[in-house]
Amino acid sequence: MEPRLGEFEQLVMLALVRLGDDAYGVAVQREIAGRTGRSTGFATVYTTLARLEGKGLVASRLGDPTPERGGRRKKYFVLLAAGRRAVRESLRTLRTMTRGLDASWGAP
Amino acid sequence: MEPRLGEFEQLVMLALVRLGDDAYGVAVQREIAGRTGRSTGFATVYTTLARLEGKGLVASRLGDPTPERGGRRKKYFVLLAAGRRAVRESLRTLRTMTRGLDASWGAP
DNA sequence: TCTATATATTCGACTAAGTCGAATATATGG
DNA sequence: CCATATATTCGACTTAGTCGAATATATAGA
Repeated sequence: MEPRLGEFEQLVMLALVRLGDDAYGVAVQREIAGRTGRSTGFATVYTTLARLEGKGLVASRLGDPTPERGGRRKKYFVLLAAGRRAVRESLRTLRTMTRGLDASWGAP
Repeated sequence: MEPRLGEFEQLVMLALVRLGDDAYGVAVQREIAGRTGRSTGFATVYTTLARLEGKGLVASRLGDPTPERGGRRKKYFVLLAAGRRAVRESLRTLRTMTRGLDASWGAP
């Protein structure tokens, strides 16, 4: 059984899915903030990413320097198979709990 | 802004919505376990319910004894307005993060 | 070549949420 | 009144959420 994803972990995982090849810390924070309006500190995202990696749900690699005016190298993240399963499982659980609810609930 | 719901808090809140007038601790546990296959101890549900009440998202009342062979009185829970908003907000957030994803993700 | 500055990640620390074994409470039937 | 079914509470610990401040590292230009 895959480990369960916490509430924010789910959002981070979904951001990784959406961002694909351009998924690194700052971009994840922007994706979540921009889309949902929920703006966390960057450190929150990095802490979560580190824990997800520790659980074997995602993997990271260091990117090359880019020629866009300075800055540290980016650390890119991708979902591993176990991570994909965990995301699907989370969504499935939510779906079974919201299925059939009155439309006013805006079931996802 | 409503308080954010944790992952399990969301499930408990949705169980309350589904159960309506018959929402008490044991029933909530059964609803979640039966529907999602996730079986937690009863204490997990009660702890969560107590915290949700502390945050003003749900309210409780003690039921009358029922004539079904013994047992302590049930404690019924209902969502308050703030609780309904919190649930909608959680679902909305999830929806914005899953919207448009490939169908294989089974977006909720 | 240094240094100001932009970009990005890590550290340390604390609060909130998830989890459950065991104890406790309270109805009812016999 | 007590054995038993049903239901909730206690105490304790682990995991997830959160962020201010520190640190690292590219590049452009003096």
